[in-house]
Amino acid sequence: MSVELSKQFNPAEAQKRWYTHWESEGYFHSQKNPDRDAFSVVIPPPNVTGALHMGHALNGTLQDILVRFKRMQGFETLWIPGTDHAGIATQAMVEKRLREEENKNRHDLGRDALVNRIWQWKDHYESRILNQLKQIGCSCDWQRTRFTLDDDCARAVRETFFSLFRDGLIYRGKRLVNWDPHLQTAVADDEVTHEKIEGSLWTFRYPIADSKNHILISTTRPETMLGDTAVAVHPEDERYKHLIGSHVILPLQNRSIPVIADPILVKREFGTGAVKVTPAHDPNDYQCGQRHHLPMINILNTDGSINEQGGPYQGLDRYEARKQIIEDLKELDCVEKIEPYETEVGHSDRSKTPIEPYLSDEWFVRMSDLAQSAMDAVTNGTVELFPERYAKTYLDWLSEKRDWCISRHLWWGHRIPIWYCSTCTESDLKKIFKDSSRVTWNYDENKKQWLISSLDDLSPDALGPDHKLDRDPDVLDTWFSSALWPHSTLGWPDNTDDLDYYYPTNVLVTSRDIITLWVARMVITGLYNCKQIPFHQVYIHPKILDGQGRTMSKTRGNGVDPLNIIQKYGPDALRFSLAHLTTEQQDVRLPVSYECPHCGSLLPQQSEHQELRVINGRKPYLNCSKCKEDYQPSSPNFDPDPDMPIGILVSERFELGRNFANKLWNASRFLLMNLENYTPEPFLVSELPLEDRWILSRLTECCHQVTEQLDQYRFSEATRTLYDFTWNEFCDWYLEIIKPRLQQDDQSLAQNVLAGSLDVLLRLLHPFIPYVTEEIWNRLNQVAKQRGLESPFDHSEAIIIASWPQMPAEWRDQQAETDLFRIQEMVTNIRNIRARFQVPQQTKVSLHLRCSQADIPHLIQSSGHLEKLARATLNRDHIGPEVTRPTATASFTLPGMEGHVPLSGLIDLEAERKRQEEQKTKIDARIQGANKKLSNPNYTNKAPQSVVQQTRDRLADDEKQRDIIITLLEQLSSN
RNA sequence: GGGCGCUUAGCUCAGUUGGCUAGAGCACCAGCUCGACACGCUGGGGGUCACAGGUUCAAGUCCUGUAGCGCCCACCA
Repeated sequence: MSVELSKQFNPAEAQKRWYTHWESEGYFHSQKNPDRDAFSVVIPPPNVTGALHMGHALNGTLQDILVRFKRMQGFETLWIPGTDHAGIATQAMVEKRLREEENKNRHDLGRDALVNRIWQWKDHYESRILNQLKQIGCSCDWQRTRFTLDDDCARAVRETFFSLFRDGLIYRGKRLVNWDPHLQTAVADDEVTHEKIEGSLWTFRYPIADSKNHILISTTRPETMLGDTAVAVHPEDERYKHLIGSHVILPLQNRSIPVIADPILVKREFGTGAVKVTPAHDPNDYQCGQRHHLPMINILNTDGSINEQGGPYQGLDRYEARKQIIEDLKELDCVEKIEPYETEVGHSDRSKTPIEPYLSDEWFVRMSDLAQSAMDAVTNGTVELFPERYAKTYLDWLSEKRDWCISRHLWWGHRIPIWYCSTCTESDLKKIFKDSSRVTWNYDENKKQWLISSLDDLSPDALGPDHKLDRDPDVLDTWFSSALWPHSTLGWPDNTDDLDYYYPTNVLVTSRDIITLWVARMVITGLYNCKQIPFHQVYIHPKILDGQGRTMSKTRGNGVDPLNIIQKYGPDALRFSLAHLTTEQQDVRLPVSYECPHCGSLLPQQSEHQELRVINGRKPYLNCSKCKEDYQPSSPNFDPDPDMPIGILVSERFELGRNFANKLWNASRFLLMNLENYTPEPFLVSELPLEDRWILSRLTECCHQVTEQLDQYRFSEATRTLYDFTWNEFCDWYLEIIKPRLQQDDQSLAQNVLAGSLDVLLRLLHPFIPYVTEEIWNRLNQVAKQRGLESPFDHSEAIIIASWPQMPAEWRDQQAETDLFRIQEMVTNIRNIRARFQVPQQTKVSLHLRCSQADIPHLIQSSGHLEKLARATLNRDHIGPEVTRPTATASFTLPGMEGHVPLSGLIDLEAERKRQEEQKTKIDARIQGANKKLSNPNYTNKAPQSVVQQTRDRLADDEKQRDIIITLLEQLSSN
């Protein structure tokens, strides 16, 4: 029986067939199995802000490679999928869409309606994201799919908040936060990016009270002067010493403010050496204000406009107010000078608007002890980072132990489980909640109110008709729920079997930009809630950059949909190519082109293409420069019209993977064509012919290497090992060598070795290219269900559940490798000669081989290989120490061997002579170098013996070759 | 300002503890319809490993400095 395969591998068919098969057979599902060790991974839940891009594809691919590898190794393997509600980001996307499409803001809709909208958005993108993961081939346990805002996560969030609050680790405080006036929420420090802005440095005159003099102050933020409550100078500054303690009149506001001395805030050499102090609107001034107990005047509304403290400027936007204030100060002759000045202004990462330092009520997690515990986990090696250098990022950040601002003024997220009451007493609370362990409270002296946290929602009348109970309107930082992900997905706070069996998870695979935001916080909450780290190892993979070297992101619009790549090259090509690019040091730059759907011509993607947006409801088009037809570009910024042809994004980087999958497909096709009459039979590796012992030796080495490389997260090296073995050794040499044996009557042994080695190779490749390997596996099962190296056995129905190969170390065969290497050298040399003198493909040549007596037998044995691979006939009479060079030959030399190929009529002797001269020059240079080394006693004494010996051996080889060439040259010049 | 990383063939990148006669894919040149594969086969050209010093018998690999690029962190009016 034989199996027919198409000439080219069809990825789409295999994908459709096998993914559903794997899923319906339940291979992805995992549950506690006491007989096996667990291997568990939780996915970094992608934000539901939009579709996945290539960065996610890489993340998913690497996890799936590990998961499939471990599953094959016999672990009870669990990969939990899910998505993140991504508070600010998602709400911002929906609000933006609302504004663009309906010209409404969130207040027009109201809280419930907006949240409903976001749920719809979430449903849409969640299913799209999960589908993308499936297309990539991710073998997640879909029965356990989770969402950071689902009921189980909500319970974990509530429980965590409650105990942190009870333990005094959560508090409310007034803090200067990064206010995003556009989104009207505080954003974390980590969500602020600093951008250089060409601004100005204004120098103003502030009149000194009861004097005709003034003091000069410089600022980059003129409008904040409305909130100035002091002017600071350096205590040692002779220019201003006399003014300390006196007052100046704040222009426009006509407010008297003190001149204070502050050596921390003031740098004498900067500007005029005098600084206006605005404690409510600048982090440094805030610190200064605290030191000097200055009043803090907030001059801004939440939307960034000036409030009632701004007097006549009330209602103006902050930048409008700036202009007006400068004009008015000019009127008052208070402007000394204006200089161009470049400053760094914090921008909200989400909305891209400049943030305002803003005094606001926020909730914080006290980090000191928590951060320390997470630092210890890494310093003592309980949690390992790969590559190691990222431990520094992690530790540096945690060591600052800055309290974590966890409140967000948003509607989309986990609502803060805090209720306020200003009217009740503690005895009221005690009476009502008795000794319930599900409610806890403390008193806020500043605000004169009780802060009550509860595990269960409290109704407004929970304290009876006499007391008003208000719930905090805000929600928690997204990272608060993400931080619980490894244990909340396994059932915490319940003490579940899953938690017991799968926690801590084995490895977290993520990208470096969330080491602090996410990884560190998972360690913190894992240790706090479960008393155990969340994962043993963290693998940090590179980032995918666009053609311009910028990271792919949803807001930038430069994300490439992996489904484009899959459509063009197939999922295996996507995976193999991505893994191939995943080295330890480098980010991955990925230039892409739009492929015209009409004629296939390519348009390289530029920044301008990434910026294409829907304008007035019209979706952008591109016009093909070749066929002049229109098409819509594939873009993360909009969904294409259904009836419009789409130009998908393609990249030649994925041809590597596609070609490789196809190569494997065709090698298998060849092999399957030659398995007619296959009958399984045992054999001994040590008794196999040279080429078999050689390929099994190489395969053994390959297997050991790939296993080790995967254990070390060296994805690129693993793919290179497999690529080189499959293509350069298995296909280029082994398959070519054994072709004649497959034509003979006693083909059975060759068939068995072939089936057994393909079997191993497929299993090694499966984690990387699951579809093509599963497809071939299935066909191989049809003709050779029983197969194996040395002893055949029945193989599993599907490769996904096959066992990871283990090859005995004794199958490494150094002699076979040396012998075969010698044949490869001879073949290459003969081919080179054939190419140089353009010997026609069909023309056979003969080979005269001068070599030692000892080499004769195995060279005779290998003459068939020379015949097959180089079309060179090695006659018994033309081999041995006595062989002389016939006339009109091209020749090659190897250490201890010279080969001559008679080419009368074809050869250009002058070219041959020149060639040999070049060879000699090269070898002479090497000999000279080696002699120089060896005559240096420092070298022979200090270098390791093995290195010195290697030099000596090579020198000896080179000298032998040189002697041969010299003789050759003499002969060449004489005939 | 601090930290991390990068600079190797035309392009995109490998190169693990110093032993290298510096590799791969793509592109390039020449030749191949030889029944697995043109998403292929065979052969070939192409690099003073950013620059300048240093350590060493030996440096792409280690150290110092310079230049450029990228990312992260940071309070400079």
